[in-house]
Amino acid sequence: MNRSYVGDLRSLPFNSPVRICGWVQYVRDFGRVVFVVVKDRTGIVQTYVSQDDTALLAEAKRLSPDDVICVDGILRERPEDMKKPDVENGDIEIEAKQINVLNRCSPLPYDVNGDPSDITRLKYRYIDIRHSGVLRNLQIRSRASMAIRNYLAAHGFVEVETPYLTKYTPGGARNFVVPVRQQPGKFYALAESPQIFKQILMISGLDKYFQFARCFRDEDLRADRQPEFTQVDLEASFIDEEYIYGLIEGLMKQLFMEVLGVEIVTPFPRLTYDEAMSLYGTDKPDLRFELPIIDFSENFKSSRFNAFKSVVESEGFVKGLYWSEPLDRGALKALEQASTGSGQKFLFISKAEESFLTNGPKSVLVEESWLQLGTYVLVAGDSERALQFLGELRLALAKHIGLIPEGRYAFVWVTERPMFEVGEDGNLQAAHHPFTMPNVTSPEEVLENPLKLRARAYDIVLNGVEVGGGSIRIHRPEIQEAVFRVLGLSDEEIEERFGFFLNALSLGAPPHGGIALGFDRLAMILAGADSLREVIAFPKTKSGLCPLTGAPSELFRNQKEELLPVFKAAMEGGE
RNA sequence: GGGCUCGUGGUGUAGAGGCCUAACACGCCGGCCUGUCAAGCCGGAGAUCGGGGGUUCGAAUCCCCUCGAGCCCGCCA
Repeated sequence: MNRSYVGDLRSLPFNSPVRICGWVQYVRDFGRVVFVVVKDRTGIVQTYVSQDDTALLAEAKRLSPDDVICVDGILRERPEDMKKPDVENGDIEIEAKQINVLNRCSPLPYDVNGDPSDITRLKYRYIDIRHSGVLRNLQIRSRASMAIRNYLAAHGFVEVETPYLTKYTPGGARNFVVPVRQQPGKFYALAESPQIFKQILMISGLDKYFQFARCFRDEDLRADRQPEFTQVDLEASFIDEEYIYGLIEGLMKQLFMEVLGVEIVTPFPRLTYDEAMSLYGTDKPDLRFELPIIDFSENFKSSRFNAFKSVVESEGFVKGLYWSEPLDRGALKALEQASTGSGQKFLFISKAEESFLTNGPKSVLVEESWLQLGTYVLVAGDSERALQFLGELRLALAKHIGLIPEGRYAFVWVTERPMFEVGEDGNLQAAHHPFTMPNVTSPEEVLENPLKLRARAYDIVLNGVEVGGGSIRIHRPEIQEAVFRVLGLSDEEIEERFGFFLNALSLGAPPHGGIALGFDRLAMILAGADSLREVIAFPKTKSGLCPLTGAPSELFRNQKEELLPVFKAAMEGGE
């Protein structure tokens, strides 16, 4: 007999023989009748053993959770008063005729119905996947990658794999490093992204490339960051920004329709970087709700509230949020608590008919004639940092007053980021990456006033999460060289690090550009999960540990012998 | 690299100087039970409180070091 998935039983006729294979979810033993709930990747179903078959009854009593079994039986409709509409498959059951135990399961190491710690879940990841939503999430992730592959293939993109073992490039993310036994002193770097290779593929004439690329970055981790992660990396030749926007908008439309059945409206709104910062205080605004930042500077020019008035008078600003409902004292307290340690000057005012709440001097503020009923969140300052702080308050306030709708997917393009920014050491850094085309066409203009330049770069933001970013690339060597100069690289450094690449640019490079989508984050949003770990089969902890395998581990003796010359030569040679 | 929080049976938590001979729930073992829905009821086993050092008459509890976990900042072109 062929086995059925539990999820397919409903399509079979009642009273027909069925076979299901899976894991024991629960055993409910009533002495002379036993219920065994069986689970496979599609769901759960109740099987039962009646008193008539004493041998089978004894067998069923010996089952424990997560025993691997195969049940042959008859698919039955449950008696009317035994139906449970709120339980999965609660109106059907299988009368077991034979139970084969394929493998006994030892007592489970943790309570799968409880709230295990992350490290416990990862140590027994197979149990975790079996019992949590991860099983479902992995299937969603798989459907997402299929949908993306189909879409890109239909649009003429060619999937090409690029090396993970590659050359170390200083600047940007720290690379993981791999010793090379055959060449003492030499190391590969694990690719932090396929950036150079995909540009080389454009120069090669491939025209349209994509890849699900694993990227490796040896940086300190966060809750939403893994040392290895997956990007949908793509690049195309003879295109401009509009091509990328259209391509990705179509991709998202198809992706959300195929995976979730959700209609995404295109085209996506666009904001320049400056607009995003001034309206929402962030370069990745959550547009599921409005609540824009408003300039209140004028209102404080003639105010008696001197702390803010003085800021406006010294060419600063007072900006803030306005919400038409007043907040209670508890809510204001919570906002204030979220603000301590920000180092910013802030003020909360909540005005209702009969009461007036504020964290500032009440008597002075009550006289402000422009105040309307509702809530004001105000920040005084003169820096981008003050705007960012307001952006954080915008999110906090929206969460507090329940302004963020469920099941809404708000995409937005953020464009025209500055090309360079001043780094901590006072030197200029590329805001996106140094292969990004600036909004000028000659090397002279690049060198003239680099801080004024805008990058032809774009980020795609979904619900306040940056899910992708890319740019039109530099395809002319003299402009690429000028950008390297601005970044403070000497002729020798340029030659040593990027000589091969400049050479390639001078040997027939077409205009090109592309984008990389953070596939883990996309999968997370599609699955409705609140952490990347819920959509990655085998994630690592924040210290880069894999509790399942115990990686990373020390070298074995034979490895030490083989690798000693590599490290010895490395410490003696190089820079 | 910096700041904050946490570590107690297999799992999740309570206990915050003596009431601890360490409590509770789930799980586990034994028993009862013919229709349950994470079944119920009765009984039982299981932790020297992450590790090391110190303070104290007395430490799970206070202090120092260390290991591990979590959150944040730096970092992630």
